[in-house]
Amino acid sequence: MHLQRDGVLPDDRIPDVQLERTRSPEHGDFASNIAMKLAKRVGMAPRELAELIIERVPKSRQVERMEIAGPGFINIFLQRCALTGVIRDALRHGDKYGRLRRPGRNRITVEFVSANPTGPLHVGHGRGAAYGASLASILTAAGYSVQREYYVNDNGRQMDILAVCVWLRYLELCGERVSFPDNGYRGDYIYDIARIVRADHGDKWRFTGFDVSDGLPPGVNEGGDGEVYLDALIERARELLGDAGYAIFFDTACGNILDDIKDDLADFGVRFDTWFSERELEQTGAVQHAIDRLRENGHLYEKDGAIWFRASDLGDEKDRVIVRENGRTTYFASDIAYFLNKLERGFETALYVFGADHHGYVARLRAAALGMGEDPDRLEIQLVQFAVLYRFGEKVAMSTRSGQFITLRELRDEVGTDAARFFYVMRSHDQHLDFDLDLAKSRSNENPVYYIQYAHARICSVFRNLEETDQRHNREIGNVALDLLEEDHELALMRTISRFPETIESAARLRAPHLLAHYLHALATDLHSYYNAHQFLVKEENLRNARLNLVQATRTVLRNGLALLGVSAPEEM
RNA sequence: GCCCUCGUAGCUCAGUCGGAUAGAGCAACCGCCUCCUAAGCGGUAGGUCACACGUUCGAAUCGUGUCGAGGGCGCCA
Repeated sequence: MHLQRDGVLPDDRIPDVQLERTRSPEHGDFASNIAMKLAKRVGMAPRELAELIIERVPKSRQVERMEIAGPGFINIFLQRCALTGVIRDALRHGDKYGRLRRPGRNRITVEFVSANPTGPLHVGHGRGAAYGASLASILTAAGYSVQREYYVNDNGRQMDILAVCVWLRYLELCGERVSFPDNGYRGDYIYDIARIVRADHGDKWRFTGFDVSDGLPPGVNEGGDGEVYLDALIERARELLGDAGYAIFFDTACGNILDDIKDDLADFGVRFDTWFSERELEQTGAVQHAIDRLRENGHLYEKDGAIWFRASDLGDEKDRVIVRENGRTTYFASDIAYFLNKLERGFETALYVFGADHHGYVARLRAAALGMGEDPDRLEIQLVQFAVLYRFGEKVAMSTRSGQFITLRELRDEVGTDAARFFYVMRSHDQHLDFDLDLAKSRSNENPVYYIQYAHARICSVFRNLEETDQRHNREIGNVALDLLEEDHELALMRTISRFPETIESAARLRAPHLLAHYLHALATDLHSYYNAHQFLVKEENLRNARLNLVQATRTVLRNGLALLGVSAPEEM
């Protein structure tokens, strides 16, 4: 500002200037590229301008010195007191350390998993679950008001197929010979549900194999169109069972699978605030409400007996059917209604976590937001790339209907919740994830989660050992003596601790929990190095307490960070 | 064909708003427990950031093109 007044710098706003963390301590704590950015406009050499800037920057007690380096960076070295302050902060705030106060932050709803209740969750769902849960926790820590929601798809054709498959298995259990379609749900859990129906209702819904299949078109087993066959089978089931009987198979299947999913997620440390039913959406008139909105805005037209949404005018690649020729609304109509419903429930931002196979939704939903006259920036979609499983070095093929899949539950049993949660989010979510089952099962030390947990356990162990002596940890003495911490390992550890709040901020802003995972690994590395290089429980009281304060602050950050990722922080290993 | 996400060490991956000598883990090699947990630490070696051109003080990062990988393109859900 002073330089602007003196006419050295132009009056207009200074653009694009950065003050950032340095990569190496020899460049100080922070660095600015301001001189290089402005040098050309001012007609000076960058280093020359940097010198002028340093002269004019007001002195601060936190800053030890500033240096000019390289092509014209201004490196800023902080006083040690600026660093030791983070230890006091961490100890004072405890399990709240890292939570950011950002009063202006929005209410945000995060929808994730939302798997159809047609079978148990598999390892592909696991990644979305781990990512969504961690992201929601991080957003909460960053000051957002977060709601976690699961969209229960209890209304579609897939659910009808499921109900029919349960019925067929039920008939088998009754002793009927029925042909089971290869493109149906073939998992063993279908028998389990059929057994429940049979236990409750006996043979009440029993029909002969002939009644079931008489007059139906050839199925996929006979070389026919499998989907046509399934639709015919659904119709046959409705005829034979009637509304009440059909509902028993449908509701038993949906209810049991959903309960199973809920238990599974709870055991995985994944919690939801709302389970939102698609059926409810339709029954409350929300779908009609959204369609009306599009019609009012002039985005609908009729063609071939169906009602279309002119999405191609709003950035989508083609127009979309909203109401089919047969009068039923499409799945897309429900999606639109659901989005509008989220906004009307008072969320400024609706964040969707989708599998990468849903990326076609992005343009479509955005077009819908525009068509309804809503701000499309309130819609945010994060795509999670697939986790590809490897067993014996080969890709494992997976398909829900065939019943050939590794369930999330199996994965948890094999590698543990902690390892699974961490493993899923340690890579960027927009990156494909190779999940080596054999490696994960081998319980080897290669999983970095153990490395981080071990750092935490080691610190706990230090405090246990302290208790066995006559010495006690005195936090006040330690806080006064923090200036005694001048070893390189100690300074490095403090620098890393001080990055925790900004790591949460970055992870929240970029929707990137993996940044936190990497941060925790770096913190554990600093701790392990320090542990090996120096003894904490030294005789000298002041130094001992200062070091204990430092490692306790480290433990706090490890624990808080792991909690955000849904990973436990064991006290001993 | 069109669209999306990508291509970084032998393998799996980080690399934030364009910044200084591109970093971890695993695998390989050499060391470190009389000492708070060796699930640890220190060191060595390993790179044409797929390729080409462009933008600029400066490109792994931005733009265009080529090659390669995975995915998506229904009046299915």
